[in-house]
Amino acid sequence: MPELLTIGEVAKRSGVAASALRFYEEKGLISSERAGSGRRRYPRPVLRRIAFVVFAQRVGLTLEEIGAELAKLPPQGAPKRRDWSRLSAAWSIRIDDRIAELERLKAGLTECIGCGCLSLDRCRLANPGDGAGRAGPGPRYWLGDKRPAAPGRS
Amino acid sequence: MPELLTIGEVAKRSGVAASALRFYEEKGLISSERAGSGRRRYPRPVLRRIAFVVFAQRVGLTLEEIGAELAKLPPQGAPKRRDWSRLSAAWSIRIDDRIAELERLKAGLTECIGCGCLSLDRCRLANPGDGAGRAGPGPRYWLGDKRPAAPGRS
DNA sequence: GTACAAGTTCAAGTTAGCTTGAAGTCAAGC
DNA sequence: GCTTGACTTCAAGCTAACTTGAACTTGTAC
Repeated sequence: MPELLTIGEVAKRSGVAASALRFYEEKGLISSERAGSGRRRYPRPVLRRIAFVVFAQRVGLTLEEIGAELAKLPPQGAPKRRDWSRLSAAWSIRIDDRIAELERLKAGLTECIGCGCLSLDRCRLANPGDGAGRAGPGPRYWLGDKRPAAPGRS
Repeated sequence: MPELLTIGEVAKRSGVAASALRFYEEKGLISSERAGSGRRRYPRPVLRRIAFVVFAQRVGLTLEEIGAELAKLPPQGAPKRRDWSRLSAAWSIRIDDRIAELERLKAGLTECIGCGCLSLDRCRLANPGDGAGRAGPGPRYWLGDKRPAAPGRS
């Protein structure tokens, strides 16, 4: 008995606004069946998909990246435990990278700014891997990785 | 001899685009003197300010927050080492918080998604401090902190 | 049968952090 | 004196991730 949920119920249970759910659907992150009236009906497993989306956003993935990850799930039925596990492997690396960067920045706080070497061309810490001079917009020094551009905020 | 730099020189040395520098100036993050011709001339200490801005962005502060921090610096002359040190104290906490969140998310990956409890209403890890039900836009569960909205990405 | 909440689509608006383009100025080199 | 490149301002555009509003339909309650 697949007990279907309305968009309002899903919004309430997930804490994600209905407008955002429609937006996610438009982006292909989630999907819904339709009642005869044209209204969305969500099978319960959508809640876990949404959970994944929110988690992944916090980790710093863009919706596009998240969509790519979710696309790897079996399209039919509720994904199994190991399906989710497979997805999460990629994150782990990403999280570790980000943590490493934050540690580095923290070190930069005390070592670099503290010691006075935070002058853009001399600091080893501020210039990891000599990344300067790359093409494209945005600050090019200190930025070890490309910046997805949105809300994996801090 | 305060050796003044043009905007092009500053852009080159900092890796920050000239357009971004003007933008930062408009936002009050940096300032410039003007040559008789109306062109910007930057005293060297601006480079350190810019460095601070870029670092802070990576940490996840918004430009507005960064501006607030920078406003605490003595307006006149080059800030001293201890001026910078004072500023950095606040970051440390922020960085630690963010690292803690990432660790938590990482744990959620294996424990939560792995074990199958990532169902939005049951997971202890996914619902820290019972933050759900708050007002405002955006996903309300799992999000331990408010999201500045922009590019402290990942 | 009538009100009201909840749902629908589509277009446009919002915020952050910039970039791009247009139109004009200025300084240096030839 | 003329071109070139670096600079100026100002307005508009861009992307991500949504939200908001308008106009309309449906389902439920009384």
